[in-house]
Amino acid sequence: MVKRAYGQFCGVARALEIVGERWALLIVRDLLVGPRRFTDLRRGLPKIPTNILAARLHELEEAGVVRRRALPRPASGTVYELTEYGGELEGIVLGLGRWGAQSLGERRPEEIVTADSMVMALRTAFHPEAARGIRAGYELHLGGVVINARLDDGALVASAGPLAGADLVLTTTAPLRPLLTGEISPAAALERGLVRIVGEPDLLERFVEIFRIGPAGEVASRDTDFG
Amino acid sequence: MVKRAYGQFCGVARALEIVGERWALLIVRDLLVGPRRFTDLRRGLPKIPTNILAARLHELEEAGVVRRRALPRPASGTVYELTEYGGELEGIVLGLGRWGAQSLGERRPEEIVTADSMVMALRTAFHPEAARGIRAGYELHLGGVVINARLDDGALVASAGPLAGADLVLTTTAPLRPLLTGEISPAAALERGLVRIVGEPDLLERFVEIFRIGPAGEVASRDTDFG
DNA sequence: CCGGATCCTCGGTGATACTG
DNA sequence: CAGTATCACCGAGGATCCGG
Repeated sequence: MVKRAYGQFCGVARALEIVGERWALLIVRDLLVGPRRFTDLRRGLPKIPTNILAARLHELEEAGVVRRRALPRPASGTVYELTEYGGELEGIVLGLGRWGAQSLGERRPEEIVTADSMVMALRTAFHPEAARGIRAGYELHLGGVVINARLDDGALVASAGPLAGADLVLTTTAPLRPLLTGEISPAAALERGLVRIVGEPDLLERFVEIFRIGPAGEVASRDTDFG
Repeated sequence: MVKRAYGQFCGVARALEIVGERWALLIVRDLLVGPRRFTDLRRGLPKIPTNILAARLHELEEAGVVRRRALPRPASGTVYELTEYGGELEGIVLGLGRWGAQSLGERRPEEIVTADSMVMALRTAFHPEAARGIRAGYELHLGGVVINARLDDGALVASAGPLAGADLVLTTTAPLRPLLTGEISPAAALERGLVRIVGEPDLLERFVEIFRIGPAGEVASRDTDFG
């Protein structure tokens, strides 16, 4: 019946039959950021063969993880989006990202950085309690990709692309990790030119509090991207 | 360098390169219950080819997820166990189990139930706050496999096999889910013969409180095994 | 340009047999 | 018990082509 079944009556086995195929969870990762067209997914996953992408989307659709939606006029076309069931994978994908980031090491030349993966990395580093009472818009230029984060009293809305009217525009010229772990203070990072900002330096201080990683206590250090 | 890399500098991608290969997370699932020998893993995963099992164990060992250990005398041999890094996958595996259990449906004839998968299913259903101040040992016969759970003031230690001196021995003759969701009261389940117990009926009441699933609120219903 | 389908190759998987 | 060896097969990888 189900091809390539594990033959076990077990939630883990069933989950892997649904989203355990190659590329499937990376497609879900990008769709967690927002609905995407076939070509958007292709751009975010340059190494996926198009026949595999099409096959995965069909399988995920059949499993109730993904839904096709015809785009309204005028920008006709099709988008893929997560169903509610698919959206419940967010915690798992974030957990995998945190776990895998510990093995990231240095960025290899052939490895690319995509906007959607950076948005998810930002979400893994988010500390809602540190964002209480804060309302600010950030535009981040990380490793050549542009994403944005809007904070509104403990809530984070992050997505790909620039942000008109951002309160702070932050551009990195080096790995961001030392700044987020606290190894380097915001002032020192600015002085050494590791990051450039347009806007209030105060907002950079807030940023590292809200997206702090480590420091080797509550969560193991080196556990988020931004390498 | 790394074969079959996704080519993305992203924690999720790296995680999937390590534990995303077929069978890998099911091996981790079983090792989360405790150290296992090659043959133990084979028994728990009857459909895995032995060369694949050997290959996965090597890959996981090289990635720092699994460690080989020579068994001390007299019971000589080798066991595989999770490293600390591998153990950090517990939350992800439990999350996958919860998520996938929603798609379990009815048990198909060709699907087996294993002790290790039931132990993990029990852990996903565990509510520590409901176990505060309770000290009890359970032996559970679920779908033909025997596992045990020891509760000690909010802590759960569950493993495969029987439990000498258990306070309650519970044997199911039908899916356990209705009992754990609250659809059926413990008294009714006993009366209808869905479960048989040896020990104080009170301990059955406690059991369903501590391992309650649903009721369609805090966690979506039908989200755990015991089908 | 979007959204795939098609064709071909290659290597990982699956199944089984065999060995230290 | 703990794997290795062999081989058929099919899904992944890669390129191209095609209809809207």
